[in-house]
Amino acid sequence: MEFQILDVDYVMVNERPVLRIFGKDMEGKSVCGFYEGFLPYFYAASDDINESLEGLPSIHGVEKVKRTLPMGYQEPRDVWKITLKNPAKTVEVREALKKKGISTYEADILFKYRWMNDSDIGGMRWISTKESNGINTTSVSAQRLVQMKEFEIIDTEEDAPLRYLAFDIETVGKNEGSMPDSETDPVALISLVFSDDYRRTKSIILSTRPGDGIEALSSEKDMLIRFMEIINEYDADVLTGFNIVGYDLPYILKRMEKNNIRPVFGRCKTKSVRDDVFAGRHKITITGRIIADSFSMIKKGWNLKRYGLDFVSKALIGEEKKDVKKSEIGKFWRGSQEKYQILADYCLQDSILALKLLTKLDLMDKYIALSKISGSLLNDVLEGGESQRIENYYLKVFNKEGFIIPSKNNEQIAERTNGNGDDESKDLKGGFVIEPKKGLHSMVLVLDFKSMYPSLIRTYNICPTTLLIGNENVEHITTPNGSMFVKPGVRRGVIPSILENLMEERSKVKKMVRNADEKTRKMLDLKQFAIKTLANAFYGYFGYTRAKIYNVAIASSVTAFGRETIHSTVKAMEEDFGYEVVYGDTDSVMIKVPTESMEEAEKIGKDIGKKMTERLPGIMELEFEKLFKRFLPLTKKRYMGWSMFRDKTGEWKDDIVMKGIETVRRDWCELTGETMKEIIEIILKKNDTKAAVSYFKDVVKGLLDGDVDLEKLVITKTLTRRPEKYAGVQPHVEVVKKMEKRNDMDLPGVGDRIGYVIVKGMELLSKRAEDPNFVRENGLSIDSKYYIDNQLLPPLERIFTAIGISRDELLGAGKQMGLFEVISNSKNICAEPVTKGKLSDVNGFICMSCGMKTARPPLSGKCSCGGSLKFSTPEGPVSVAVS
DNA sequence: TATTCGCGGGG
DNA sequence: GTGTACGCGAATA
Repeated sequence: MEFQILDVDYVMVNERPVLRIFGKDMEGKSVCGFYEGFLPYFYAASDDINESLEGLPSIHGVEKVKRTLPMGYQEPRDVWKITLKNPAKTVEVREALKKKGISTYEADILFKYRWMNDSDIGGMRWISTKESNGINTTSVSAQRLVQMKEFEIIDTEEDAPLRYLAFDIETVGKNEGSMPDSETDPVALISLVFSDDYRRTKSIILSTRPGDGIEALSSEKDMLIRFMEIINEYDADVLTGFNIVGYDLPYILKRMEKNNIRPVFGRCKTKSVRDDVFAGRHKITITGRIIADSFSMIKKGWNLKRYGLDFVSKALIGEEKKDVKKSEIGKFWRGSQEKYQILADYCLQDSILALKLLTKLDLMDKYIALSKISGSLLNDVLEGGESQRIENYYLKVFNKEGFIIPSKNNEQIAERTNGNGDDESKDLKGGFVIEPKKGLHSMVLVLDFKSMYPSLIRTYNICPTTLLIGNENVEHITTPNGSMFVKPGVRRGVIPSILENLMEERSKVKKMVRNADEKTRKMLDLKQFAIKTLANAFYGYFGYTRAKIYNVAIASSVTAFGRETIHSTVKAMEEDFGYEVVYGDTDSVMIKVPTESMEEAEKIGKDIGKKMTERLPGIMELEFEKLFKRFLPLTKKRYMGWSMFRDKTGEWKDDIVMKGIETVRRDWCELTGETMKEIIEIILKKNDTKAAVSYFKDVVKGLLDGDVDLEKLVITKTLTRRPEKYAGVQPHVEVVKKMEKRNDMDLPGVGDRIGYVIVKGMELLSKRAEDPNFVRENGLSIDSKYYIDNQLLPPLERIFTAIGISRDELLGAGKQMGLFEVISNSKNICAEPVTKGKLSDVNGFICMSCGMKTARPPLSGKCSCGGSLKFSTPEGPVSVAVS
């Protein structure tokens, strides 16, 4: 039989560990495989061990073996391999040895991962094993049980069909206006939605209050028991919902505890579902099932203004959500039958939306691909934690090559994190950022280094196992920051060889993408993305303070080589190739090319990439990435560009690219983002400074005249506590206070989002916040000055400054000079007879070398790039004479 | 210019 | 479970 691995754990049977592999077969049946005979082990470095182990529990055997320690280039040495009977005793043995000053290795590898790594098994991979009869257990709920004596890994990219269950709860607080407390307030409603029909139904609503389409239970306790029963009977593979890890599951588990119910709804009938709270975060463990929270996946994958279910559904899958005000759930729960039905419907809707988000956006695919590539179980990949993924991955490779890795040292980590001791992490310098050349540039090529950091690691053989610690007399290279690594001839680093394999695998996959059908292409694309993600994470790992192998020498060697590489590239671009570098960051350079043709620019880009690559060391490769038809840097790390690139069919496509410039921020009103987007578009695509300024002025005029749609001026914030409980003065809180004083209908409560606008007046800003409805009904005027100064100007001034427009010009402060006056007032410039157009057609100045347009010429009479200026008219540039 | 504070999602 | 470890903008020193 064959099945795909969803989860792994172990149980002790007759004082011996039995591994349990939970999975699914191709027909969609749940499977549990049992594997016996594998024992936990770890290593210790010490002259003698037997004496130290005396009196310690669970020791099965001790063996002297040869292994290589990974920190610094060194020869294999004798270490003790200590095998235990019970994985759970490892901590006790490890700590006892540590107390005696004995270092341990790999004494913190989870038993399931120890087995998986030794057996070459990873999450979401397939296993093939012989069918077996007579499994003697009632402790596992799965459709097929199998005793795995021998097994093998099947190499396939296929996925078994998974069964999803989405759920959502409604809870009601005893005291109005505060969040329900799981200590005291019961669960009111639970909705469950199934991807596959469950007893010929798509969904179920549970409650203690009867209603249409509601399965009524006599108590909260019965309802919670029924909830478990449904999950177990339906046998869900994936549990989903919106913020279930942060809210619903912890709440349900607490209520089960209060009702004396053991929470057993995993695929193990004896292990309870656990909720461990760490650093204010919940970690839920449900044996054999996957927890996939739509909320956290969307938060990680999308940059949105807000992440509430209503907003997210609307933005990502176009589903409008009928909303019940959070603060009024109590009213609906206790209200008329009609009101109650609305609440039940609302509860159901939330489950439906959470499931739809998962399926319509294919949220699982990325994580499944990452699980397959990294070897970590799907649940662990979903939870995040890149370093865990990396450690798990390299452990396997290190072990195969005879290396063992140290156990995590919490004391050292604590020292690193709170910066005591010699905090080396401060010495870790990042990539080099080139000071951007001011102004709007045309025809800018972006060249970047293909996987720069992984390539540097490979090129210079950078690895903990090749780092020279003493002054050893072996062939080595010295990095720009003074570290030394042995040459590959002496020893090939493990990390470089891992990266070589990953990068080769990736280019193989990328080649396959080209002639694959739609479905395979999608899968392969996810695979190559997962490989890239994994490969790119290695560099950061060594500079991460909590890493088991934390080494600043390694991390800074990589960035030092990176800076050296970019420096030499810039120099080559300017001195040898003769192009102007306008910007660059870490692994990219942007250069200006003297052509208007995209084809020609592309040709130049590819050519430079090739020529530069030839003179770069090792496998370093500079490649043409894309063309910015227009490029406007604001500052380091902040720029925008109108990008041109070819799609898969070779057609030119365009796109506006923004780095470090936000148009969505939760404290900005809609008008801000909208105006920014429009102005950026005008500047980049039309290259028309005047039009951008006039667009801005129109928006300002609209504000002054009160012509802007009120909706676009609304700023929203959540009321997190009762208004009187706020210490400072905050606009949204002041609005609620006013509404309470006025006795408005639909008073907002704690947890509701408050939308407000700022109106004219003499008081403090926060006091001038008002409810938009009130503003509309009473014809109040909005404070246009506030919107101009606080909403529009801060982001837009930066953009206008970059194209040479000052704040005064934008706001039309003082007397606006006409172009004619500018010209006649300027000492350096006089106009030649205009032949092509009338002077009144002149709409600014244009630089003949960089193409930048300005409303007024700088006093020097030259563009900031040094190029000469001409009048810009609809007919084209007209000469300006400089006297 | 650096450091602490508060909040998001959920009812 | 042989564990784990938010992130960012605003307010404040």
